[in-house]
Amino acid sequence: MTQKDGRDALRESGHRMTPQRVLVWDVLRRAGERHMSAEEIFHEVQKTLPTFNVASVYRTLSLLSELGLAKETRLADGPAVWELAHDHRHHHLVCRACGSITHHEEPGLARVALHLLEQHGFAAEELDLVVTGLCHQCRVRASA
Amino acid sequence: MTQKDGRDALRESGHRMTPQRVLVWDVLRRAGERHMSAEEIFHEVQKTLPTFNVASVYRTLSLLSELGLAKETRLADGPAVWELAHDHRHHHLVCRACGSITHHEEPGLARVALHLLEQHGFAAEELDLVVTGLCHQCRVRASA
DNA sequence: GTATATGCAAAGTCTTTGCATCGTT
DNA sequence: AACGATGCAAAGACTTTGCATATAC
Repeated sequence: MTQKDGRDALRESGHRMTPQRVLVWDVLRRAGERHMSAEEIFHEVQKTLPTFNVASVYRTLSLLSELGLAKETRLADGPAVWELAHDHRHHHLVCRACGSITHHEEPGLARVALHLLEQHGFAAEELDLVVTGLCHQCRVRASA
Repeated sequence: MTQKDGRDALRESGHRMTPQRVLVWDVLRRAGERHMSAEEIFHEVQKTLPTFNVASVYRTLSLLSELGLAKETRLADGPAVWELAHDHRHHHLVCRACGSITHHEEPGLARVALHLLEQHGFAAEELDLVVTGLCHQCRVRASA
């Protein structure tokens, strides 16, 4: 997903290309795999655009979400975190020691979806798996 | 998990047995598979104990959670929902049409946990899978 | 020029906390 | 009697909304 794609999607859906929207998009793109809360995005964009407002972060994120360009994830407590939409299914590994959030692809989830449809008539549209535990680094650190 | 178990766990952990705690426990027990928000629990208990307060719901739920007797789940937007702890792993199927929340046992998740540990060194302690989609009834209704 | 987006501030939702009082042990 | 739990109200964290102004088209 490139920056151009984001602009195109905005234009094609009849929405205006404001500096605010472009900046939020850029921040998320630079974040890569990192997940950002609305407030983190706000602070980052504000460096460039001092009058920028939190309300605009939320409005922009909702819009990107509706367009399928960004995705919100609620991990345990605290604010929701955001990332640009990926093509591939992935789930989140949250380390309870260092707080790191990593992605992990899991082809097995597709099988779960199929099973739910065939055996239980439930048409899964979204599967969110959040795994909490100890990441490799923290396990090594703990046993040292 | 019986009501007696709940009382025992409270006593053994050195906590007091108040009517409030017993009532919250009873409400959750009667709820069975149904998931209740703090406010729903509050209203239910208040029928019996008019001076009952929301703060006590949250305090009681935190306590039950610490004792491993109840479990909180955050499903999309809105308040967290609670249920008594189960022995078996299960995930949640949320129907976006009727809002129903059902449980589903999934032995496959244990395999995912093993895979994460062996291949990625991540020691999974909790796996929360939330599946959003259309339940059987709503699919039938939609296609009718 | 016009409709949409922004900034600001206020309100809304859900949850937690401080403190005096009450009740279990 | 002592300490923990409750009720109440106030505050806290996160997010949404109303409205006047600004701006992309």
